Formats: sequence, C-alpha cells, structure tokens
Amino acid sequence: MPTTQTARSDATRSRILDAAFAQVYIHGFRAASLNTIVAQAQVTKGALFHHFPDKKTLGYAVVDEVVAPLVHHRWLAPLADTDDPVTALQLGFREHSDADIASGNSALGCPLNNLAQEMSPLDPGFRTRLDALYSTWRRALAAALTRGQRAGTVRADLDADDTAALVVLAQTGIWGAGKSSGRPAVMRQAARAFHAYLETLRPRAPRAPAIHT
Amino acid sequence: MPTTQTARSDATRSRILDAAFAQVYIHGFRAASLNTIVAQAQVTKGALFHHFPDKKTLGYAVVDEVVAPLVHHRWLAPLADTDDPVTALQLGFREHSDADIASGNSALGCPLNNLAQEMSPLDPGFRTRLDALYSTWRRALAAALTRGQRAGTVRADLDADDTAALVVLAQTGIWGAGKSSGRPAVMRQAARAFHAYLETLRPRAPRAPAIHT
DNA sequence: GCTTACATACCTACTGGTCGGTATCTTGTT
DNA sequence: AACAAGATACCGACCAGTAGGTATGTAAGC
Repeated sequence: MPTTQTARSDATRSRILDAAFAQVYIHGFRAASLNTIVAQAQVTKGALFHHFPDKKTLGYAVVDEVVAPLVHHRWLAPLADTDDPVTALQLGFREHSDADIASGNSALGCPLNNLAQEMSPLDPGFRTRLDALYSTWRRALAAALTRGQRAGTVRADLDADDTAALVVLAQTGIWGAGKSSGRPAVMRQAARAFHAYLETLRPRAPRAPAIHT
Repeated sequence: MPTTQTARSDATRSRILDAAFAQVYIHGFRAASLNTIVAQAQVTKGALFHHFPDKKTLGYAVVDEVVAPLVHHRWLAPLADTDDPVTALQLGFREHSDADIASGNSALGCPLNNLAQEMSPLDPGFRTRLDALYSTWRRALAAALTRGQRAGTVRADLDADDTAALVVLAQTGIWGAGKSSGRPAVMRQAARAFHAYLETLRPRAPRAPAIHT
C-alpha cells in the first residue's frame, strides 16, 4: 500500500484507466458507461472527473497510455531488430492469434482496430491518435522488410511500403473475421491463408539455372 | 402516388428501412436513434412501431433487406459466371474502392463490416445473419477460384477455400484502412498492394525451361 | 491553513418503447 | 349502389431508465 498522497492518486488514476480500457474493449467507447467504469475501478464519479475533465479525454488517455504500449509490445518490438521479418511475422501472427483464441479475446477483436473503426469517423482526436499508431506500425514493418531485402531474406522485387500496408490490413482482417464470425475456425483459416501469403515474400528458390550467380 | 392501402403501407415501411440503413451506416446500430430515423423517413414513432416490433427487429430487416442485396450485387454477382476470377476481382476492387473514395463513403467503411464488428459479439441474431453473408461470399469466391483453376486462369497449387478467406479478409482490411485513417491515400495504397497480391494468383509464366511442358 | 483528492446528491438531455385515439381503406350485406 | 362495420395504418404525448456531467461538501496530507 503506497503511503504518499501522489502515489495513491496515481494508483487511483491507473485503476480508472484500466477499468476504462476493459469496458471500452468490451462495449466500445460510446457504449462504455462511466458509471460502470467507476464501479469496476471501485472509485466514485468525483474521482474520475478529478483525474479526467470529460469522457473523451479519458478515451484519449486509454489510447495513449494503454493501447499504444500494447501495440508496441505486441507488434512493433518483435520487428525492431530482426533481419528476417517474414519469419518473425509468421511466428507473431501464429502466436497472437492462438493466444487470443485461447483467451476468448478473438471474439472481441483487436482493441486498436475496434477503437479505430468506431471513433475515427466521429472524432479527430481519436482519428489522429489511432491513425498515427497504424502509420508507425506500417513504417516499422516497411523498415524491417527493407532490412530483410538487404539481408536476402525477403524478395527484392517487392515494394516494402505496399507490402507493409498489406500486412497491417491483414491483421485487421484476421481479427475482424474472428470477431464477426465468433468462430475460431474462421479466424484460424484466415491466419493460415495469410501465413501462406507471407511465405511468398521469401526469395524464390531457383527452380532452374539461376541467372545471377 | 400509390392508391391502394397496402402499396402506401409498403412505401412507408420502405422509407423507414432506407432511413434506418442510412443512420445505422453513419452512426452504427446502437447509436442510431429511432427519433432521427423517423424524422428522416418523415413518419412518426407510431408508424415505425407498427411495422417493426422493436429496434432489434428493424436492424435485422436492414441486414436482410438492404445490406444483403447490396453485398450480392457488389461482390457476389460479378463472380457468378466468370472463369477468370482474378481479373474480375481486380476490376471489382478497383472500381468499388474508387467509387467509395469519390463518394466519401471510404471514410464510413463497409456497411456489412461495420455492422458485423459492432453487433456480432453482442447479439446472436445479428451474428448469424452477418456471418452467413460472409460465409456465402467466401463460398462463391472459392467456387469461382476453382472454376478458374479448371480454366487455367488461376494457379492450380493454391487452396481455393483459404484464398477465398484471404480475399474477404482483404476487403475488410482495405475498407477498414480507409475508415480508420480517413485518408483516401491509405486506402488506395492498401488496394494497390492487394492488387499486386491478386496478380500472384495467376499461373506463373515459365521463366526458365519448364520441367512439365 | 491551503491545496489536493476524493465523495455524494443531483441535473438535464435523450434513449427505446407504450398507449389511447383517429383517419382511411376494405369488405360483406342489402 | 349504398352503407355499416371492422381492420389497417398511423399519430404523438408520454413514460421509465440511463447517459454524461456538475455543485457542494469533506477529509487528509504538505
């Protein structure tokens, strides 16, 4: 139990943020009730409005302080250093789709995509934040693919930016399929098909006498 | 102006349905207000609740009578008879993404996917309807791909079902990218990358002396 | 003693939904 | 052909519930 006032205050803010994320993930931002959030965080409305001026600002904080770190940890970090992004992506997609199916989260979709789909058309504050996350992700992917091309683990003839866009789009689509069907088998099939696509990004083993070398 | 009572009644029901679709497309199902819907349809609440027992049933009718025909016309019909599904898909994706960018609908996403993402986890009635639409779509795609394989326009070594799943996933992803970014350029890049992927589904022209003639 | 960190009661706006009433069309009877 | 009678289609005031947000009060740390 923290003793200083600021430490307890931060802990309260943190609990509100966590509860808000959980409710927003389940119900979406607009349908997430502040009453439910304060109940789950075991605080009162006074505490919530002391830490956040309004619901929208709380939502921004959820994006900045909960969703963004999640995305970085799950999708950005594994690409940071590898020279074989195709393998890293195949492993990552496999691992995370399996984990979300096992935990039941596959039926709830991806927190980032959920928020983006709901709020981007409605509010510039959400849109810029979420679009920035996707842009960062695409840039990191493109950079990793370019490194892979230099290292010879990725086909040299493909456009790194476009391919990065397709990978991000596929994540959206796979998790969307899991959410909209509610059936893990559908999500697994989508993941399998994408895995096969990723395989085509590797340099082709020469079937006939190669021209270079 | 129709004269018979049933004709006018059907027209009223139709106006309600159209207004409901428009509002649901813009705001989502839960945020779509019945008050706004009846105002836009220029009827009263009495009329609405005369034709539909409750909001959920109205939502089901929107799916069955508006969204489903839209999907069939846009995505199913063009595949019905072709033996060259890859070209048909490339043309269709190009045409529809361009049209939605021009109309501004790219910022609103795909009506089917919007509803599926919002309502599938919340209500079995929506989930079964929307999942059935996606399943039908995947089946039609797989059938067209198989026909293409027989006709020699599609690579023989790929799994038609998995590929169909990936095409549907890509549609979700492309329209999702347009909606979440709000930037046509992002949607266009995604569409371009997917176009290139579709190209890889064609049989490969032998670059070197072929082993099987 | 003054500020920070909450608590509680309350407010307005709006939601989906109800219900008694009415106007118009349809139908059976004469 | 005229009319009675019932069904259909619709109107709009109203209701309970809940939303986000606020105003006032209090208690504890610096």
